[in-house]
Amino acid sequence: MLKYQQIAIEIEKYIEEQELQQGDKLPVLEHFMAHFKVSKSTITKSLELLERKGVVYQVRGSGIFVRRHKRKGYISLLSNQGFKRELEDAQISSKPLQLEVRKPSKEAALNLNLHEDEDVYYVKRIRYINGETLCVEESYYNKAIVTYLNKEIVSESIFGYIREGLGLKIGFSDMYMQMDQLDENEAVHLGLKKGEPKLTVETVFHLTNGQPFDFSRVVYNYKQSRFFLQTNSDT
Amino acid sequence: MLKYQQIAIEIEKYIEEQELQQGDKLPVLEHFMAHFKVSKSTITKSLELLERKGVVYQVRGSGIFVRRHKRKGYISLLSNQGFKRELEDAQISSKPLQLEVRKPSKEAALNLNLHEDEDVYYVKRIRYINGETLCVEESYYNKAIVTYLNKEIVSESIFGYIREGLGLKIGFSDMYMQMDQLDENEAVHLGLKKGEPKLTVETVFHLTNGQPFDFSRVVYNYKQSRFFLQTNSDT
DNA sequence: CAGTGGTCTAGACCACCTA
DNA sequence: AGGTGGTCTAGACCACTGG
Repeated sequence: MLKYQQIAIEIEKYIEEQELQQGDKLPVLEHFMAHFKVSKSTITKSLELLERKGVVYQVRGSGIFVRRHKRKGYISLLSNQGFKRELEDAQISSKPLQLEVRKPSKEAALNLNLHEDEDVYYVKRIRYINGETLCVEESYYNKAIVTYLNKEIVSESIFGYIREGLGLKIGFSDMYMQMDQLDENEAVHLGLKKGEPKLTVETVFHLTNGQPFDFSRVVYNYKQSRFFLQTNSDT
Repeated sequence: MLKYQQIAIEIEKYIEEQELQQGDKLPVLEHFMAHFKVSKSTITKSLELLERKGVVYQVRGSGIFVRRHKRKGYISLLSNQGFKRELEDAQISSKPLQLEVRKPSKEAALNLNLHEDEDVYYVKRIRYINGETLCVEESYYNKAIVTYLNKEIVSESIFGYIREGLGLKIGFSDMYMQMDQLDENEAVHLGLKKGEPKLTVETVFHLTNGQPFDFSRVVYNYKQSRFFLQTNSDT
């Protein structure tokens, strides 16, 4: 574990334990330098991390302050590491509908930089949040990278398995969102009616080395879908 | 203009001029250090900026590579600076429906940290993209901060005016999204039918010093709403 | 004008990738 | 093994905030 990561974790823990609120002032840089016995840049880096994560904001000439968003029960759109990490409070579970090795669709091949004769794992599952249908997910995994999947893995956290089981490092992802009306088939899966709203999110996930390994299309149940997103001006 | 910002701009310009594609390799750090005559950390900072912006990705032991997303015509969800900056290709215009000073609703007061007897500007407008209705927007601006607005400003870019006209610095924002079905009134504004899908996005915008100055609720036309979002694993 | 965060440097050393 | 990005340091100097 790197110093600046460790320090970021400890500062965040401190904020939680002290139950600090939006706008509360944290100790000054000098204090953290002395307390953790590191140089200024290291502390700066830790705080940058927390700033991007939406935990603090820094005001030059004034201080470092706690940032909090007020609403609970929203799913964070950042975090390209699957849901499991985000929603400690909520129960997320999955019911696999299909799991097979096949050739990719044209679209999947394009998004994964594959030829149409290479293998992918195709996974279709329904995901539940607190017992309600959250979404229907179809994913294509490049089999050359994600070499093995089974029903058990697919019922749990696929991304967890990819990280821990396969030792792969997940890097960045591109998400595309649009809305439309549910068709018959989707409506049945989600327990809704044809014509009701849906949100479709397509995502291409890449490893840290830039290789795309997963293309997924997720159709969300509009009744359970509340998302939040914290942004920075990011000079 | 800071060095690392300037350098980031130049590197990005270089990528565009050379029409580099996803996966193309950029020169090594050493090269940039020599070329711009700055220290390693400065270049690193520039590249971090570009990485967060989704322009490049860096692979330790390997190099710096161009990152591109493949689809056009999507609205970026990051950028809390209004649309104007994002969509160079698209024509965005606004038709004001209401503009007045009033007392905030309970909800607006809560989100802006105001008492219910303090003044806000209330703005309601329809926004168009390439001649089609994009969304209906209702905003509450803290009048103590955004001291003046008129019909002309509200027809153009409010955020542009806040930055340049008022000299305020926009910091971070919290967005909350959810879906539902259009009611009668919204449907009329958007030229759609009651019961069709809608996406509602509520956002609280803050200055760099942490003060909230704008609370807005935007209802999007599902036919024009395509969003994208690039994320990083963000160590 | 004192306090506080931000930028920038030069250099040492480390971790990872490719071959 | 050689190349490449990442971390960390110590210190100088700058820019903004607020009494």
